[in-house]
Amino acid sequence: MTKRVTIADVAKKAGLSKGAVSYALNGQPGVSETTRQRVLRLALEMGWHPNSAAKALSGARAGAFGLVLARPASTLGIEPFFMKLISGMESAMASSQTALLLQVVPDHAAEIAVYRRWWAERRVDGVFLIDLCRDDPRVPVLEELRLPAMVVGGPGHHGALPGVWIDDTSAMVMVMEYLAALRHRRIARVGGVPGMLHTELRTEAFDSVAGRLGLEWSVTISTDYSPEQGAQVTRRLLSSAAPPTAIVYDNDVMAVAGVSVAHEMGVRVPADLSIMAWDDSVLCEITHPPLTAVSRDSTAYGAQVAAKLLALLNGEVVTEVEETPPRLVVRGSTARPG
Amino acid sequence: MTKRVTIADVAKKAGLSKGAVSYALNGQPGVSETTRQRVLRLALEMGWHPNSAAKALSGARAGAFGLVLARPASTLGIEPFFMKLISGMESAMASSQTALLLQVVPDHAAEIAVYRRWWAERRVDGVFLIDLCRDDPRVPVLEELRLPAMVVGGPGHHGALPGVWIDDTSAMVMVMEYLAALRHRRIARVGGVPGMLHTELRTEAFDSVAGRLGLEWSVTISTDYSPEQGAQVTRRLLSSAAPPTAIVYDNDVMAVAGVSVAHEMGVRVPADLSIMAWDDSVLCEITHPPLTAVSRDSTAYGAQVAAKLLALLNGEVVTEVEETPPRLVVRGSTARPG
DNA sequence: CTGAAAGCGCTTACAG
DNA sequence: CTGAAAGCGCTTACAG
Repeated sequence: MTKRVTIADVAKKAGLSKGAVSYALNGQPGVSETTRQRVLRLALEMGWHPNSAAKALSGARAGAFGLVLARPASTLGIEPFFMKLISGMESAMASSQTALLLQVVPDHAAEIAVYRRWWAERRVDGVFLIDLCRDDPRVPVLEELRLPAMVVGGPGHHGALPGVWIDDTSAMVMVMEYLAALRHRRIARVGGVPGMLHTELRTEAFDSVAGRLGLEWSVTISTDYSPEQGAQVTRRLLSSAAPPTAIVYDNDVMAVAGVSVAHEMGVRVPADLSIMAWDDSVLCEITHPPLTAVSRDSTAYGAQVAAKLLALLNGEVVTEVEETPPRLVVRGSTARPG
Repeated sequence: MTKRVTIADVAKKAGLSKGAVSYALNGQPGVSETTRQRVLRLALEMGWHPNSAAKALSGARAGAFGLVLARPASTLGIEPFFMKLISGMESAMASSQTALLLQVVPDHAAEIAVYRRWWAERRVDGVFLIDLCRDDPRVPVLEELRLPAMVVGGPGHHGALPGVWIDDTSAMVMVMEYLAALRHRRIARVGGVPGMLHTELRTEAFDSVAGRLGLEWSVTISTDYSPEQGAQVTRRLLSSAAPPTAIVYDNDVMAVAGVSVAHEMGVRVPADLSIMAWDDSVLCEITHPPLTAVSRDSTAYGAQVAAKLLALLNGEVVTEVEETPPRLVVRGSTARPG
């Protein structure tokens, strides 16, 4: 195989020292503009690429961010949110040659272990923290390790770590006011994992708006986000003596499962039951009827989070950033109750 | 922050040279068993972790495998297959402290560029090649680079690269014989992206079995795997003068879309139309009726592929490996035509 | 079985 | 503006 081209090779060919070449390549002061151009051209010609290990070892960055997903693989794969978030992150990381390390783990304890190892091995320059919980045990660990981190979530509850959040509270207000305007008076919510901050924020908003609007009846039932539980809860709700006329689901796959259950039970959507999904995706478009959904731009969210982590590493002060608020996409699954 | 513990610190405390400590830590000969135990205990106590950059720079491995996904993020996120595959890969990589680098790109050209860069930077020790195509342009590049790679696919068409494959041909035979036994004589197939090897193998098997069984009519229509196209093709098929009595879909999301279209058009499943999904997932279980599917263990598949790549790096000879064949999971979406 | 030393390919003060 | 040198934290021949 052709030998790898190192900085020494470039320096030799250029008639310069390795140091000078390094300065030229990294846009550092210390070389004249003409020299820099010459070196850059030469490096390109010779097919030089920085050895990431050497770069990392000599004090520069590892050139990688880490993302740990602590959910069962079966659930992860099915939620379009994650891949969109990831591809958004990568689009923002590309310009700075930063790679993404991905790890799927069963729980928070394993996740924390991964952070410790990654940081001890200097595998990553920073990490993204996802699915923020109240009293999240991961936050103090990251703070103590001083591992640069950006929290995907909030507001608040992430200690001194910076975070990017989407306003779930006002999105829920929007959802409820929309359903109330359609004259729904009995609304159920099939919620996500209790303890997760966005779940709790939505629950609080749901309850408080339900009270303010003077609904006849409202309830939140928690799930693990899986379509199985979504289906099961829907079945229970629709079997009750006085079923809801509208159900709000905390993700898209549970909403799709809800539609199936309605079909199965002979409940017409939206004539007998309005269904709303949280997080829009093609899944919402392929069901019959297509689902009204709370839509957020997950790719842009990912890009924003990654950009902020890069900014943090560049010494900028980043605390808490609010993403653009979600929109309501009205499709065929919601209507005035019959 | 507390200073990082290096091998020199451990050596000093142990009263040994750095070399001796390195031998002890890596299970190399050159130290007595008692010394090795003492060093290991000390390293653990002191919280020593190998610096991945230093390790990689001194000739050892980068400690990472790369996976590039060249599909639109919108499609990726929705197919449970990928996350299962990824989590399977990681489970096999965990024991050897190997991380997974993930990159999402728009096309093969970008994917090839990523391989070149990763290898030039020595970011990875090897890569997984996914979605193998006929005359795949990525194969000769990886061969030329001598970048260790395991192909997720086959049989054949991956040059000198080793691959792990699942027998799609006999799975298709199984599917067709099952449908024929139910007395289906008009079978359509909503296929994946043409050019992808598994798509083509399935198409060939579909055509040849259709001929052998003497079906009245059969057809394959290609798609991009998206639910939109799955829905669109289904609509067209069901609108024809003599519609099929059974449709086989090349993935799960298109099959789910197909069920929605059937509902929408008043076509009863399975009374009027049998539907089969390829790749089983919770998606298949949540529709009404639940979908009969070709099921393969994607997590085990990923684990197998990763284990083989590790074996390859350890100098073992790996050529072509066949995974356990897929099973047919019969649920409510298939029946004898009315 | 153990120690001293060179080297991996970069970056970065430090002199000139 | 440029050169020579040390150092990052490991691994691995090479002597003893």
